[in-house]
Amino acid sequence: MEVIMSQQPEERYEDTLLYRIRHSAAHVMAQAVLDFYPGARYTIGPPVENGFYYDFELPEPIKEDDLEKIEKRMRQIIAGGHPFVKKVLSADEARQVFKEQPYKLELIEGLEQGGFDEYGNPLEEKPEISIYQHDSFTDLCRGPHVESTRQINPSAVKLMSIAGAYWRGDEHNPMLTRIYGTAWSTSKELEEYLHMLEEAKARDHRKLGKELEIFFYEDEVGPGLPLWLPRGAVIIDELEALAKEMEDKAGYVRVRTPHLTKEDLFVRSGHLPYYAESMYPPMEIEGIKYYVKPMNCPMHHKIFSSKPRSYRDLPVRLAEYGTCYRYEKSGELFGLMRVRSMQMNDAHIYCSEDQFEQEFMGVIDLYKKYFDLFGIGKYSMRFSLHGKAGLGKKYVDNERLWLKTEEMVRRAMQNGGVPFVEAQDEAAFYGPKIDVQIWSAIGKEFTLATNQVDFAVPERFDLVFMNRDGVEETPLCIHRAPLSTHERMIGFLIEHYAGAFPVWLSPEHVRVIPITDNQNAYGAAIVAQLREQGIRASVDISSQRMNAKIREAQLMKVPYMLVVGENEASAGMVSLRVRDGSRQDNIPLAEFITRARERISTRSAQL
RNA sequence: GCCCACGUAGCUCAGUCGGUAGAGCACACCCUUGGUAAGGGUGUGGUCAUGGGUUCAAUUCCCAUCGUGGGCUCCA
Repeated sequence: MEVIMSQQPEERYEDTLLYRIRHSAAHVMAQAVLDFYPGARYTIGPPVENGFYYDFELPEPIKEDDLEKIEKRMRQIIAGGHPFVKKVLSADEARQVFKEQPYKLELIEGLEQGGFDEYGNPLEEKPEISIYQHDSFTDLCRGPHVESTRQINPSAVKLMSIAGAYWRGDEHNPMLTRIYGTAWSTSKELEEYLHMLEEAKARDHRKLGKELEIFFYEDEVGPGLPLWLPRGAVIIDELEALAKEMEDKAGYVRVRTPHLTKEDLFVRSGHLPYYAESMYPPMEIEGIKYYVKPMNCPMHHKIFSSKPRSYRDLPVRLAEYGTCYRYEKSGELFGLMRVRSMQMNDAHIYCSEDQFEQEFMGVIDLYKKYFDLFGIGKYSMRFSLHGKAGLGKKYVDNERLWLKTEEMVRRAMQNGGVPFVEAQDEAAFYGPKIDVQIWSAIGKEFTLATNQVDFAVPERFDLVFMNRDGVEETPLCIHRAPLSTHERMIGFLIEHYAGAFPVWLSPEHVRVIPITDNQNAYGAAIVAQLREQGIRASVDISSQRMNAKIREAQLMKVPYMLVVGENEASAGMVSLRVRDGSRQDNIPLAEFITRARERISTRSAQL
């Protein structure tokens, strides 16, 4: 299992030639843009993964079609072989250079005070102020750059897209125009990159989800509210069966809770004070406000407190595949990965402090089992901590407990030997968490699974258990969702498997393909036998030729095709064609059933 | 929510520099009954996202709304 962690790579990206090429290409692009839009104000233009961008405030809107001419101008500039010249300046000198560039003046201010670097990141030390100049373009910049524009390969640079971006990433600031570009050492690398993007599109869950009839969206239903088709519902059922099986073994019990709750509950839980932005507005019935739940925890807390608990009862592990609704801004929605209605693989573990480590790591173990099963190798465990500035706003205001629980988590993870990266200001409002970060086919990062500590809410709910000494004690609560939500998990799995699910997860295990209509009845009989054995099967009795039927089954990525013609029917056999193209002709149905049942029951990755 | 782009048949897409639209697949019917990724023919199907405006005339131009996409912000 490959774990992406706080690795010490041989060479930091910042130190590579490619980084300098991209950084320099950003400057060249800025020059080209300024040539076309002399009134433009320019801000920052750093290298990023696979390329670079530059943010501008433009006097007029720019169109995708304009990228071509900018690219052309860039090539001219590159061909000029202009050296990149660095100059260190005083703040006042810098202000003189950029006197007509308000964004640059703001950056100089930050540099002078030592608070921020040119990208707005906080800095420890007061940096030197430098500019880089090439041809007619001068930028406030700490570098590094290539020596000459000639070191940028003009046939390995491409402008990709235009996007909006807030100045300094703050939505209260003006919206700038961002131009993304990509740059490589050779045109071959560029081509490979573009090819990779094409391939990523092919496994995009939004495309495959439609083609494989897993889910869809309907305008009249609403954005972010997916409709699961029968094939998608099968996957959901399989995941739930898996979760139940694993959770049963791990000592969870299942509960069920309503989708709606009175306002008071969410006031008590802290959702309304801290999480209201993500909640749907209330509805009023008989003078009482009700909210659709964004999380299941408050109800689970009520179940915990529904009777007196002894330390002997702990840990109590309440599990529910609860359906939650969150208001996500329209522009944030993304296929199945970011939705407004979601079903969470939720559970709350109530435990004493001395049980915490074991319980917390028990959840991490569960992750690992799932990830092994799915063959998920590329992920990162992110330890999400609170941010001091958010205390009392997005985080429960109790710094002492934040620090204490964060230390508990850190220690548990270290003792368990699980690698992780720490992330400031990413916690839940009620406590720190371990998030499992994954990447969608097109490279967006998402939190898949999550394991969260809650030190705040049990107290708000007066949750207690009687300890050994006969004294009431507040339990800790662990919120966890190893299988994420059905939406995000299945979105991820579609991409992970490129739609070719392992047999157990395949919406259709077997497609029976009669060669002629004469075998339709035989095919139907086989389907009946397969279903009897718990195998999901259907028979294709369309008027198409066998070749077309096979093609269709292949396109739907059905793992097993059973071709039955005259020979099979008369001998009571089947001919197996596996999704990978391999074949076993004229085998007894029972032999196939044994194979299929073995693959399904063991949730095998093998076909 | 913000910036930009897009929205034509169930799906994937052409097209109209303003004169009410076309292909392939899918679907229906007919012919074909065919051994491992598309047999042939005929036909059905669109108020060109929705609502306004300009115009003799709007699917095409303009505005608004809804939705989708690329980003930003935000997140399971």
